[in-house]
Amino acid sequence: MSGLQAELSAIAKQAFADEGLSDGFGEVKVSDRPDLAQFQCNGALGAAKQAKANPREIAGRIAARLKANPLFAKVEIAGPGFINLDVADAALTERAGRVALAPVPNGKSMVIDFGGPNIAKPMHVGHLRSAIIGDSLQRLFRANGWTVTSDVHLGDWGLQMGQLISEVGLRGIAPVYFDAAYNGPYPDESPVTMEDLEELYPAASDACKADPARLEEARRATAELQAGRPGYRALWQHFFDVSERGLIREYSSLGVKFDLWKGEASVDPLIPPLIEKMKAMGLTADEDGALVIHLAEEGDKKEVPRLVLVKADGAANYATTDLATIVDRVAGQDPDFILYVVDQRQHLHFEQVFRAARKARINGKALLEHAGFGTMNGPDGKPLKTREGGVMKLYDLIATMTAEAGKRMEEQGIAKDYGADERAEIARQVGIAALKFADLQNYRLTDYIFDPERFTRFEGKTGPYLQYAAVRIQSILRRAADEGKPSAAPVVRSAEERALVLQLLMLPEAMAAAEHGRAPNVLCEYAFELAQKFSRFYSEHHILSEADSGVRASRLGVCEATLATLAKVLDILGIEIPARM
RNA sequence: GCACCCGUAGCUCAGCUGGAUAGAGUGUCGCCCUCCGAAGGCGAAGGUCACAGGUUCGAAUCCUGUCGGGUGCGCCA
Repeated sequence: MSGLQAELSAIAKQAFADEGLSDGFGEVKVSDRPDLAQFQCNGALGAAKQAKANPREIAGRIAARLKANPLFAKVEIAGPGFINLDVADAALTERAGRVALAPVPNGKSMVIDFGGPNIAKPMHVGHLRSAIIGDSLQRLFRANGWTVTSDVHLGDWGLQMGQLISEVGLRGIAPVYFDAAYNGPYPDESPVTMEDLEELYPAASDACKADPARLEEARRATAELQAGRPGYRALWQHFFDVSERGLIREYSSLGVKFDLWKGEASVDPLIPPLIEKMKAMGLTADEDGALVIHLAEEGDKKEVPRLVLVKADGAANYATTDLATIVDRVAGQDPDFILYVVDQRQHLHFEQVFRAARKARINGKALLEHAGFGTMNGPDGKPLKTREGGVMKLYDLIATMTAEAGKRMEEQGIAKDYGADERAEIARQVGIAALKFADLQNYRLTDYIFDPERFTRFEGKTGPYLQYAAVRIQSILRRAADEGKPSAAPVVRSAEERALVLQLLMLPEAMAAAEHGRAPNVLCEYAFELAQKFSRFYSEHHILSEADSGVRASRLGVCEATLATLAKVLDILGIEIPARM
C-alpha cells in the first residue's frame, strides 16, 4: 500500500533521474506553507549544491517535466528553488475511491516483548507506558503486514521470587513447602492470595534492604528454587497461577492482549546448554567464582560493563534469562526482528544482552532492538504517587478515568436514555481512550508529567475527541441507512473535502513513519488532524439534508471513507469507538 | 567520573535523516446551535526554540562546548 506522497515522490524522482541528477533529490513532502501549496520538493536546492549549479535553473527543468503530468494542478517555483505542487481534484477524487486498508503481508516476522510485570506485584502506573506503547506497536506492525508474536515476558524467576519464598518460610505460613524431608504431593490450593502477595513482597523487599543476612537468605532461596527444590517449585507455581489470573484481568481492562504468557522461568532449562555453548566458544571467563562475559567491541568509545551470566551461588541473572529467551524465540518463531518495549532506563542492559547474543551467535537472523520509553512523572516531576504517598495502582487509575468520564456524561446529560450497563461501558471506553491517547501522543522517549487534569480532559486533542468524531459519522451513516439514502465514491468539490481527502490519502505515510520511529505519537497526530478536518467538513456542509442526491451520496462516501480510516488508526492506537456516546 | 535521554508559547507537549512566516491542545479574550451530535466550528493575543560558538546559500533540527533537569554504570530486575 503506497500513499499519495510516495506516488508524488516517485514521479519527482523520475524527473530528477531524467535530468541526469540523483533521484534522491526527488523526495516530496507536505508543504510547510499550506497557503502556497499542498506539497513541496526541495531537491533542486540540494542538487544545485552538489552540481554547483543554479538551483532555480534546475528547479525550472524539473518543474517543466512535472507540468507534463496531469496529476498536478499546479507546479510552481518559489524562493531559492522550492518546487510547489498541488494535486488536481480529479486525481484526488479518483484515488479516494480506491483506498485499501487491509494489511498486505510483507513476509517478515517479529517478536515484540513488552509488559514485563513481575508476578506477585500488582500493576502500577509504571507498567502503563509499556502496556500502551507496546500494544500499539504490536497493532501497528501487524497493520503494516508483519507476522507478530507478542510476549508479556513475566518477571518470575529472579531474586524477588526468593525474597517471597523466604518470607513465606519465615512467617511459617505454609511449612509443608519448606520441609526438606517431604516430597509431595503438595496442596492444589494456593496458600496465599493475590492480596497476600501484595503485602508479602514489599515486606520481604524492605527486609532484604535493611538486613544483609535476610538478603542472603533470599539469595539462597532463589538459587534453590532455580536448582529445582520441589517444595519451592510447587510454591512458585502457586505464586505464578495466582498472579497470572490477576495480570490477565489488569491487561484485559486496558484491552491489551499477548500471544504468549511466557516468563523468565519458562526458559530456565535452556540456560545450561547456552552456558556450555558460550564456554565452548571461549567467550566466558571465571571471575571471583562467577561466570562472566566481556563485551568490548571494535571501535567502542565507551566502556560496556561485563555481564555476569552465572552468579557465584549458581543462580542465573536477569541478563542470562534474557539471552535464553532469545534462544527460545529463535527456536520457536525464528523471527526477523525482536523488539523490546521496555523502560529507557534499561537501555544499557539491552545493549549488553544484544552484544552477548551476537557474540554467541544465538539470535539467528533476528535484528535486536530496544525501543525505550521515558518515565511518567507526577506534577512534582517525580515518579507518580498517590495522595497517600504510595505508587498508584493501575486499577485505581482506570477507575478514576472511568469515573471522570461518567461524571462528564452526567453533567452534559449525555446518554440519559441509555441503560445503566451501556452507560458504564461508554464511560469505560471514553476513560480508557483519554488515558491511552494522553500517553501515546507524547514521543516515546521523553519523560512526561502525568497531569490528572490533562488526563481527565475530554475536549481538544484527546482520545474522546477522536471517538466523538467517529461516533458522529456513525450516527450520520445510521440515519442515511434508515432513510434509504445511498452513498457513492467521495468527490472533491470544496476546500474542506480537498483537505480531508488529502489527509485520507496520506495514511500509508503516517503508518510507515510510525513504524520507522516505533512512534505511535505519529498516528495520534494523524488521527487528530483527520478528525479535525472531518469536523470542518461537517460544519461547512450539510450531508443528509443536501438536496442534490449525487452530491449527498458522495458526501456520504466521504463520511464512510473517513470513518473507515479513523477506525483503522484508532484500532492501532488501541482505542475503541463506542456505538454512541 | 563516564555514558544515555531531555531543555520549544503561561501550562502540557509536537516538530529534529537542515529549507520559506516554528505548530497543536489547554488557558485568556471574542464569535457561531429555529438544519445531520456544541465532548464541536471560526478568530485574536501569546515564542531571544536553555546559552555560546561552528558547518551551510539556509539551523529548533547537524557538530563542539557551557548551564540546567532526569537516568544508568549491581554476583537487583
